[in-house]
Amino acid sequence: MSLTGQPPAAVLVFQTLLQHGPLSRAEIGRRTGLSPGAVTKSATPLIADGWITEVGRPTAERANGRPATLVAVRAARARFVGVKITGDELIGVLADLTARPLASRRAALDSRDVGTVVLAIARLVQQLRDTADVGEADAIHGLGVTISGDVDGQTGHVQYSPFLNWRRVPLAQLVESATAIPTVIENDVRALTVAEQWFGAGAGLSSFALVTVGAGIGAGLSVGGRVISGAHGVAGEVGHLPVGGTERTCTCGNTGCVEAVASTHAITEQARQATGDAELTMEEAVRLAHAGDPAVRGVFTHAGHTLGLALASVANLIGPERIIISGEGVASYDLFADQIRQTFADHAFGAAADCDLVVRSLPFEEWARGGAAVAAQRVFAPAK
Amino acid sequence: MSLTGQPPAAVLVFQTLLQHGPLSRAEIGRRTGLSPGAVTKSATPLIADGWITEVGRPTAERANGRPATLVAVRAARARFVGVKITGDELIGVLADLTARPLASRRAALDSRDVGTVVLAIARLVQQLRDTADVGEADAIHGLGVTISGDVDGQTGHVQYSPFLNWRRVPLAQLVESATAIPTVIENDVRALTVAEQWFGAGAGLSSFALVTVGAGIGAGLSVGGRVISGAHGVAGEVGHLPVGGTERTCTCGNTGCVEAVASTHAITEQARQATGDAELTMEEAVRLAHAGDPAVRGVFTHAGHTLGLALASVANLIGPERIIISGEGVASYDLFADQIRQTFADHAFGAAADCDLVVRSLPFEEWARGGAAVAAQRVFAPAK
DNA sequence: TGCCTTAATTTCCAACGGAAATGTAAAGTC
DNA sequence: GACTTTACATTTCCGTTGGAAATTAAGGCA
Repeated sequence: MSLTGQPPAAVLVFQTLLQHGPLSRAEIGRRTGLSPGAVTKSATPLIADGWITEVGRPTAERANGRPATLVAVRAARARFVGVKITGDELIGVLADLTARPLASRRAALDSRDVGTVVLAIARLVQQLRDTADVGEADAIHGLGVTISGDVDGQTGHVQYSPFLNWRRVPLAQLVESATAIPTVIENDVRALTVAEQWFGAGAGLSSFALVTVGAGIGAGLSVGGRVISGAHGVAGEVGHLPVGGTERTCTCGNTGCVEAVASTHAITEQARQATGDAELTMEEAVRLAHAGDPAVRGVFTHAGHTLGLALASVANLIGPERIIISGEGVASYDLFADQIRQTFADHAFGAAADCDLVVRSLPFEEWARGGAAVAAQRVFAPAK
Repeated sequence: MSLTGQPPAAVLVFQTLLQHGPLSRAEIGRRTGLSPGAVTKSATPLIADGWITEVGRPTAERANGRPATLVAVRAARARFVGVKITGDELIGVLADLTARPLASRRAALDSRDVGTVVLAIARLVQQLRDTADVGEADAIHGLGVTISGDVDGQTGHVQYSPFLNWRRVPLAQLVESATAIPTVIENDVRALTVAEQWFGAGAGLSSFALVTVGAGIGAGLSVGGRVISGAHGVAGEVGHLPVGGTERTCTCGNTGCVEAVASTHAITEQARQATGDAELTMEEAVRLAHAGDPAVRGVFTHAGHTLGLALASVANLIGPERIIISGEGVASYDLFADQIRQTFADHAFGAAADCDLVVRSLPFEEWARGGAAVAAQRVFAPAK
């Protein structure tokens, strides 16, 4: 029912196809270092089990020799559900083996009680399951639930969730009981990072950071093909890097946190102070800034500067190949893009400045997709 | 001549013994997950080749059963030379397989010309070789040269060394020609981190950071048993984290760098400003601070605060199990220890504050030892 | 049609490591 | 003191894995 039990070479072949799309067997051998014979031997049972399939010939005609046959992952072979829990709603997606969304659905949460949330998850999963109940892949192979906070994926416990005020909740087990689907849980940012690592802007990179800017500011760090978890479950806390000066106080009690300057909430609040309008919304602030209001523009510039410092910190410490910037805040990205890049270029040390900065708008459905990716990982990346 | 060619299980057995001292075969099996039979089979040729040896019985008497036989790495099996290049001298050590120093020696550098330095290295190596030329291990198995700056260990090139003003120097090849010893080069901080990872305060940890405070401020990061190199060769640049406010300008041109506040040079300069004594030395500043001079104490406190912010940044991003603080600055560590810990505790987010802070005075000989460790790695950690 | 080239498969085989039986060396027991 | 128990260590046997190399396949080209 999964790749577990397949020899390492077969897993390698499958992962290579996942990350690098259709390839010929010969090309797989070159990329993985496996001998041609080993590739054929690994691929045969994978094809027999429907995990991969032949998909024709390469388009680019080459001069001579026997033409290659491309093989690719058969995405329909397995389906997964990913669910992201926020403070007031659930976002769920039904996705295939490559975490491509097939359907998505939201559900409001009227209570943050554990039992209620678990039931709501079970209902949402059932609805998604009904949405597309055709074809061979009848069953859902796995469910990945993601949530912000301190999550221990090994034991399946949510150690602490600030938004829901949960502590030591054995969520994986509870959801698995309620849905009868093998369930994994993971921190939401790490799950999103896993999705990008396998199927997104991080595929094939030796290291990258995924920074999310929104109500909170966080990051997932992928180094050498693994997403860093932190020895104590905490890592990638970009939002609490102390680079922001002493003017504003963060929810964590400190001054200087990036989050205290550049989160959507912080920007709104500063725009209110700048304009004197205590009712100003984020949207209005964006409009004012676009219209050229110098005070509001200054707020965005300052936020951009602080984010630039945070990204430079990441680059100086980790030296990632790429930093992906995403989040709700990206909607108004044009307002601080220049400042981010300028400050980043100034403060990234030496060759760390060669780090590639890309922007990707990742809506909440993408976050739920992260859950599906984590669940799918159980199939193709056994026992790490 | 090395462990290359040995099966993976043998390498694993050897590495386990390197990191965790004498163990019984049964215990090795438990720790590595190998079957008892595999451990015996791996250990036999290692013993025959003199890499490991039986060292008697465990002291703690257990109730019953056949007593275990401990095996341990035979450190004398191979010898390495490590050399650290600074702006004005070479520090060299002769070390055994566990990077334990057998002899050490320094040599002044009167020129920073590449050819001159290479010759000086060759002379230093020859002197160390003569120092202890007895016993079976006649030859030096490897040489590790370390230097601060951008070093590409793969190609053996020093891409850029600020202190020596070198660019794209194929140092490994030059030194290897001059000494006829297999040579590897590595960034000095990363080499020190490798030494700590295998033989020091980082042995067996899932992740740790080694922060060095001195003329410069840097760090090596070890995650999952690998020292992070950065996609562009830059990583661990703690010294240029922008957490230090806007008062002082760094050599890199920016304000806010940790190095601009907390390097020995920066502390001396600030102490001079504080006292009005333009000739004040670091030693005098330390003395004044110990005597209670409030202005000078303030300088140390501020430096400690800035270092604390830097360590908190490392903890928030990586979440290491431990942070090792070292460097010349550690001599006066008592002056800012409290402030470092206080600021770290304040700004480390959530469980990141559980990170263990330890102080280790690592003199320059230890840095040279790092070179030996990197060279030794070639023997016991093949082809990563 | 034969030849060349590259892809893919097949065959053969060495080695790696697990399972389990066997051997070994102590303590405990009556 | 013989016997049992216990845990360490070794040996034997065997399934699996993946590489080497020979073989087959499928096209272009002269």
